[in-house]
Amino acid sequence: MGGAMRQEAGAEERRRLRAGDRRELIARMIQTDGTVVVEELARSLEVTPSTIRRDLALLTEQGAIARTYGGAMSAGHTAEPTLGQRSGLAVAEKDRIGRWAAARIVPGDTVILDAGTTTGRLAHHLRARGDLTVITCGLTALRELAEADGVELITLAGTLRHVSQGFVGPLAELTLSRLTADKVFLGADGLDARLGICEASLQQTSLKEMMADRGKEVYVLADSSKLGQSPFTAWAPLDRPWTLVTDSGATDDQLGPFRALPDAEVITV
Amino acid sequence: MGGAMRQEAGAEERRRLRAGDRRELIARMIQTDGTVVVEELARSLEVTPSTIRRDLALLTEQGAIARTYGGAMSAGHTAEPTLGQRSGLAVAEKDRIGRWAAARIVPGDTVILDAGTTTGRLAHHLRARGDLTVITCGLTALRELAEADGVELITLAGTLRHVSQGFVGPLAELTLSRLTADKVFLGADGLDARLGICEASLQQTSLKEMMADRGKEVYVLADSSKLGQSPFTAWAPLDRPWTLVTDSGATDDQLGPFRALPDAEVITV
DNA sequence: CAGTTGCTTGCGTGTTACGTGCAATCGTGC
DNA sequence: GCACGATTGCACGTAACACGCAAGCAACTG
Repeated sequence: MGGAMRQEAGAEERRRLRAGDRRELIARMIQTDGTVVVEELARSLEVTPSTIRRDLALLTEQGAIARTYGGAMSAGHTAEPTLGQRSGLAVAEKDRIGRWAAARIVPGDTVILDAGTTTGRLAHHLRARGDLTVITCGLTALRELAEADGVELITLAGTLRHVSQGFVGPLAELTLSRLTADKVFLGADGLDARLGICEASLQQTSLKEMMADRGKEVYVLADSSKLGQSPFTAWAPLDRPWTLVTDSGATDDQLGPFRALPDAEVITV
Repeated sequence: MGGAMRQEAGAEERRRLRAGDRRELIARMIQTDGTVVVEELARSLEVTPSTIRRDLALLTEQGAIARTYGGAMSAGHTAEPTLGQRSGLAVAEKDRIGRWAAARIVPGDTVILDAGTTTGRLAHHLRARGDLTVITCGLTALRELAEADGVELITLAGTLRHVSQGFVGPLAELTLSRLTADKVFLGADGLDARLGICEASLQQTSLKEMMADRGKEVYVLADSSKLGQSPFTAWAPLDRPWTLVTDSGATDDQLGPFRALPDAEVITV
């Protein structure tokens, strides 16, 4: 140990923090930055990696953080059932659908993204893009693109529906009435070939209807668990030609009614 | 490979999943359980740890999960250094200011929150409140209150300024023209007793001016580093009575000009 | 003020997890 | 039936980790 603990007593030695303060600082850094690296902490706090590891082990035990290989990260929202579970239901499918939709979007496009987790995945795949204008009423998409400097991001106004993390209401429709787009990507809580998109409230269906009306091309992104479902009683009819994008887990029984529609194209990914 | 890949051809061999399905299953398990362990996954899915690691690496790349030492966990919202670092400049002061402002807000109030980190802290302290309507053009405040079921949250429309994480432009002003509030809380990049609030663009000052006009009481939240500063050339004058809320680190030199104003009240916390 | 106790730290050692290249195998399309 | 891409198990080298040990530091005690 430490003969070398205080390795330099020279003039420029910075006062070293005590253990408790250091740990608190580490915890705060993790909360702020999201992730930290052992080696960097060791250098900036002027202690050995061993000590940092001990600190991190302690903080992990307290539940404040989570270890990663070579560092640590925020553990804050480990279990967040509200949105987490819901979005966790078909992550892989939603991601594939989102990726396909992102490939459809070309430079110069202006697109409208509905609220929802699937459109959120779509937004995720647009982060690195440029020369693109995105209009959205969804907080998930907003989060994904908040730091995407290359994307011009326009949000609709409105009241936030906490459960769906989207803006709805008269203000949303007011602002939408000032905009149009090349392509519109809608989500759905349920989808029926005859009735259209099913949602929990008329506010949502009303907005979806208007969004569909404001774009040249309409895409409905819905994983196969949504097809043929009508969990609620509010509907947004699909009058104009549209494209259904779903995952390959959809059965022929599910897809049949949609394939029979004259105005709808069906894509499975 | 593996001569042993199919290690037991016996009767009780369970059909093994294909790669895509297995990864989806892993993603779902992580979303559901929060965390998983490599070794356990390898056993239950009957593949080697190597394969699990490869799967996890893939899912990590997609952003769906985050690796930990020996396993993986839900990714949630991690790694946002851009804003995180910036907001780290005077966290304690901003937080005190935000807390004071939150205490000023009473049940039944409708308040307007400007974009910025300080108003973000204010929003943070409103999360547990109820019987409250918040109107905001700031993504930070929006994030804080997205899960706050007790708060009615209305967002202004507009184009996102990525650097300030706020919405500005004609759509923001259009929607604001349909709303009024009891109290308005503004942030500032710089503040001058004579000239008012200093910002990087006229879009921002124009919106601030309008926000100030739409509320009965106007508060300007600015930590002491902002007082007397004019980092940019666009200004929003403060014509009506207003309250400056800053931190106790402000010097008398800084506060003097504001105390001399007939229409302004000065609070230090 | 000296002695003691408890905590913290740096270092060394063995362990564990990680990532990658390679060859065998499976699935798929022609 | 055959060829090609995707996937997997294994082996190996590397990096990070956990733990024990002894030395310093701080605070408390008599």
